[in-house]
Amino acid sequence: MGRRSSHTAEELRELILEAATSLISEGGLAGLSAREIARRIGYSPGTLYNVFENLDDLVLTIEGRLIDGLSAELDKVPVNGSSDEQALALGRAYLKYTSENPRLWNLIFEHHLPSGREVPPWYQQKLDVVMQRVEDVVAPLMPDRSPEDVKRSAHVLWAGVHGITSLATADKLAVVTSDGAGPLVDHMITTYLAGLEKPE
Amino acid sequence: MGRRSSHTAEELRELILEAATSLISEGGLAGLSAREIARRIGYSPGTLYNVFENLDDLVLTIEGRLIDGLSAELDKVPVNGSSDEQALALGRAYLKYTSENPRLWNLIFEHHLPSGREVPPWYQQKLDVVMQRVEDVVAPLMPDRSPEDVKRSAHVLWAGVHGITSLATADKLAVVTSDGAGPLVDHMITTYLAGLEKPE
DNA sequence: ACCTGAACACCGTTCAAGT
DNA sequence: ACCTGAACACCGTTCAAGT
Repeated sequence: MGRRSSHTAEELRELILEAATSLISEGGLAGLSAREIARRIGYSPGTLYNVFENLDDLVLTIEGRLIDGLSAELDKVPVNGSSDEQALALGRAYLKYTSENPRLWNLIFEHHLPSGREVPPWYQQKLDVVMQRVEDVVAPLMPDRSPEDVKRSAHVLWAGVHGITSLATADKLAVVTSDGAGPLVDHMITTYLAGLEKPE
Repeated sequence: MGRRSSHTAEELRELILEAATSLISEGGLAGLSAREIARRIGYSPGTLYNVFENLDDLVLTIEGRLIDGLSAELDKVPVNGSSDEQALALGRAYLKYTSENPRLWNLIFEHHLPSGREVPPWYQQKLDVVMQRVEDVVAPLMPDRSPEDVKRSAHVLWAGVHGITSLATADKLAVVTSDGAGPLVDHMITTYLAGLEKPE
């Protein structure tokens, strides 16, 4: 395929990201290899290093796109229903998005930066956008609570949904089957919110 | 160090597992290498393959021990308090155990069996033991609910605690700081259980 | 300017040969 | 019986040399 300068810099970048994404979809992070990417796009291994600093940099770019994709899905959730309904819809959207390609989504938990290296600011920003969306939906459910309490509830709901999807796709802690995750997510959100509203 | 037959088969096995565990503690799954294990214990790489089928087999053995360790910690939780207190204590014990060596615990989520290979029965059994412990604590809290409902609640609580600890140690979805996980776990368990008890 | 491909320092795993 | 170490088929990354 690819020959010298037969692609623009941006095309080449996309080609690399597409090939890498396919490899991860097929075999997880362990299935990713710079040499195999190069083989698939018809360039030499060295070329990847003109475009990305290294594999970590490439993977982080893919992870950023995954977060963007989730953001986009969460933004599609209608804002007209009750807040409880919106919270449920958010949880379901998370489950749907991450279940479509579990190996890809799992990348975010399989891949670790070399110790010392921090997540770059552009990545943290994407994360903040998603969390803000959750907080915005949760906030109206707890009008007389502090912003710290709202943040805490958003985090707990987020962690709960993540926990269920994570256990549904884990090999080694698979206490939940993947087709059972949907009802669990609904139940967890509903019950937690009921507990929040309950007077003590 | 090690020279031909200077260790019994069992000693050699422990030596290998110890070295592997150290490597994972230091650098996660990515820090593990058969050759480096061999170097550290003073044997040749080939020796590992007399003791373990391959690295997956070795890693699975370590994962089994991690589950055993968690089981032991959960068994230490006193059975005299109220069920709510026991559920809280279980969640805290999980958090404490997994936070002591997050890289090691993370192994369970980083490591994936080659597609097609299933978790061996002895491993599944260990998992069942842990889950049973959680169900036993949750059951008295919902006396008029079906066994399916109890199982569901045990799974949701388990997933919730896992989700919080997971997000607290993830690089890429770290919405929770690790010192904040404790209060979140308490809050999640308390609020979920309150929601369960709430009449609709 | 862009890309190659050899080079370097690594892997996991196997297996004939040694003791 | 147990262990070695060479061999094979791989890695990520760099960088002089080519067009």
